[in-house]
Amino acid sequence: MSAPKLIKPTESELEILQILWDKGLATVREVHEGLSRIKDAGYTTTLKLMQIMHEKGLVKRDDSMRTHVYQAAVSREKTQKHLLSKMIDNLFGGSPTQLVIQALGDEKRKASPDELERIQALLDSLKK
Amino acid sequence: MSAPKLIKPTESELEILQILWDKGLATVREVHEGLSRIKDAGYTTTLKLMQIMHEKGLVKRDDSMRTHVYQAAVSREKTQKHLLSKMIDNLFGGSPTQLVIQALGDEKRKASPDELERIQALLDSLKK
DNA sequence: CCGAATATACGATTATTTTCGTAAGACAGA
DNA sequence: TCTGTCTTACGAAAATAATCGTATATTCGG
Repeated sequence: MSAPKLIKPTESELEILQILWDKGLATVREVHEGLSRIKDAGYTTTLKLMQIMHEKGLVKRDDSMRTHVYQAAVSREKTQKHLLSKMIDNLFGGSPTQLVIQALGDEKRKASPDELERIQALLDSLKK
Repeated sequence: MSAPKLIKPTESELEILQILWDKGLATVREVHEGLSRIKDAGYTTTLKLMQIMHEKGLVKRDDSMRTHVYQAAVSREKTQKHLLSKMIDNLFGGSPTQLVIQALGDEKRKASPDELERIQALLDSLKK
């Protein structure tokens, strides 16, 4: 089993990955249109980014047809864990607890009772 | 009251901020020595970074003496909240709960029973 | 007073990321 | 078939980040 190479996607790459995670499969044009809703860049810019991501192994593609079809090659969850881990190191002195406390204390986005229950359940399982 | 400009510190800048947050006041040399424990770069590199951070307003300094004394100009908590918020948007679809769940589920850094209690306490207060 | 050590300033280089212009091939409709 | 549109490929510029070499000033021990 080969070492899972942990690449840190750049900001722009993350934006693209988000769209791919949502859609599953997507063409450059579809991704570009998704991006258009949050930023303003040319089509070839998106294309180039996706080509680079392909070189890096962040995305896979089916190029058997003229219009290539892309999909994420890294999982959303693994990427979340990876970047979270980096943030914990960089910003929370290595303590995930501190991060959790900050996130839970966010006044602007209160968690719903339902979500709190999910967290409680997880907490319970950790406590035993 | 002027709007607090939210600058996003770079990776290297965050490493320096962490040290400043810990020490409160520190000289370039002290920061550099702190950095040496985690990375390998020249003294003038650290100096330059801190000068740039000063220009950006990320740090304040007392340059009344030959050896300048720096301190963070942005608070740890505000910076944490700011970057956390970005990450929640960028990577967790706007749901802090998802982030919390991922962070708590981190196998590699288990929270101590004591920490779990702190989280539980916070959770209790949120639930009511 | 002299020299070594240490400080900041500053420019330049390197690396990385983001952006876009242009070319060339494929395709579809008139 | 011709023509306009859409596609990928490619190169390179522009923007940002990180690194370091060198110059110059200050301080201190002797």
